[in-house]
Amino acid sequence: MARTAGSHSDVTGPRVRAAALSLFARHGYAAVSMRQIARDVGVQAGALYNYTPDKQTLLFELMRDHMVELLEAVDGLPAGPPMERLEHFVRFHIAFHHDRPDAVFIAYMELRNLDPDNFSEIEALRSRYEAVLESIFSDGVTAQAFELRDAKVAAMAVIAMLTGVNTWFRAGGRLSLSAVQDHYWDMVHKMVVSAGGSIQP
Amino acid sequence: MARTAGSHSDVTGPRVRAAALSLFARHGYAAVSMRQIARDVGVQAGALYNYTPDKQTLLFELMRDHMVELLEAVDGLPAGPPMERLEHFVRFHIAFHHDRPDAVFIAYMELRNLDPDNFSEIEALRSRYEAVLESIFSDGVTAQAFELRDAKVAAMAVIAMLTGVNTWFRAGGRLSLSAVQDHYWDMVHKMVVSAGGSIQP
DNA sequence: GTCTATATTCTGATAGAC
DNA sequence: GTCTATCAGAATATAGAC
Repeated sequence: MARTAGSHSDVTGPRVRAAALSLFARHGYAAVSMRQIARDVGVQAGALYNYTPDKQTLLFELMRDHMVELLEAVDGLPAGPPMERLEHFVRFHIAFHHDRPDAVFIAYMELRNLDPDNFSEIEALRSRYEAVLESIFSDGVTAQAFELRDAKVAAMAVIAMLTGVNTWFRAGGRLSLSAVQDHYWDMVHKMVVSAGGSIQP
Repeated sequence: MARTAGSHSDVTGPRVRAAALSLFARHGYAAVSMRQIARDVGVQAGALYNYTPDKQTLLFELMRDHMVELLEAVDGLPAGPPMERLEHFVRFHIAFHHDRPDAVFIAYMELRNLDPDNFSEIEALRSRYEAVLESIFSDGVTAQAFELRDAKVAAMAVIAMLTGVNTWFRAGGRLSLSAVQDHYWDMVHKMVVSAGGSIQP
């Protein structure tokens, strides 16, 4: 209670970020004005500058926070043999991205609107995420659990494939999310084993 | 010879489209001004309106032309048994998209900047392309050449995976384009056959 | 912390001379 | 077909009152 007339820094800040996230995802960073964000939040445009030095920083922090959260989550996945880690990764990636469609969209679509320094920082975070999957693949090849021509290419292929779920899947449609996870895991699983079955000759 | 001072409709028009394609891909439709396009072409902003009624139509026609060209090309792929058609599709998709990175980028990223009617038309073209791959999968399942849980899901997964090549592959790097085509075909091939090998029991 | 007011610049699009 | 000039409005960001 005690909602005074002029002191909302703790609540307005998150509302600014939420409005920016939604608007950037729907219309694109360049197409969204600070006035639109302010209107969504319910303040005047000038007030936004209490929460961000400028529009560019607002975009950058949304992307960085998303990538950091993604990395923390993937680092929390359980250890185990490569095949189990791969299955966890596949199911995790689909679920995590499904829960944050706006942030995912922005993280992939607005890279070109980042200033060079900001771009480098986001790209470094993305590379760290890709490296997680790549090392699952490398470990699996080393352990002779996987048969793969190129761990790097496979990592890029699988991440693109999994992220693509967000472009077509809608809850309440023909398939449940867990059915989609099952289908994708089936495809990825087959992709990493020999077409002839188990690996030992 | 005979380059008169004020008559370039046949050459300026394509230059306008080429400049718009490049600028939209690099900075995004909303972030690019008609004046920037004009500067690239070497004319004044007003002159652009001899070639397009407005900026929106310019974007729409770039996307439509790309999708039509894609559909014509995929329709020209040779017939044959499902496994051969699938291999042709995989190699074709990678090569075709590699040759047109700007158009591909725009076709995937600027959908949200299309007016509703234009959006519907582009979406219909995209669905027709996805249906080509989906029917290869359906035919393969019917012919018992493929083992797949869901032809629709597999089509979306494979298209996303293949299109993703454009985000990381650069000619002159570690891999040649044809090596990439080989790797992706290997992965897709394994994805559609039983993990236990050939399908007959 | 939010407001109003404003500076400065840029936007898409049009009119009319040549 | 291209130009210059311009309209009408919107943009980011800042200054200063409250």
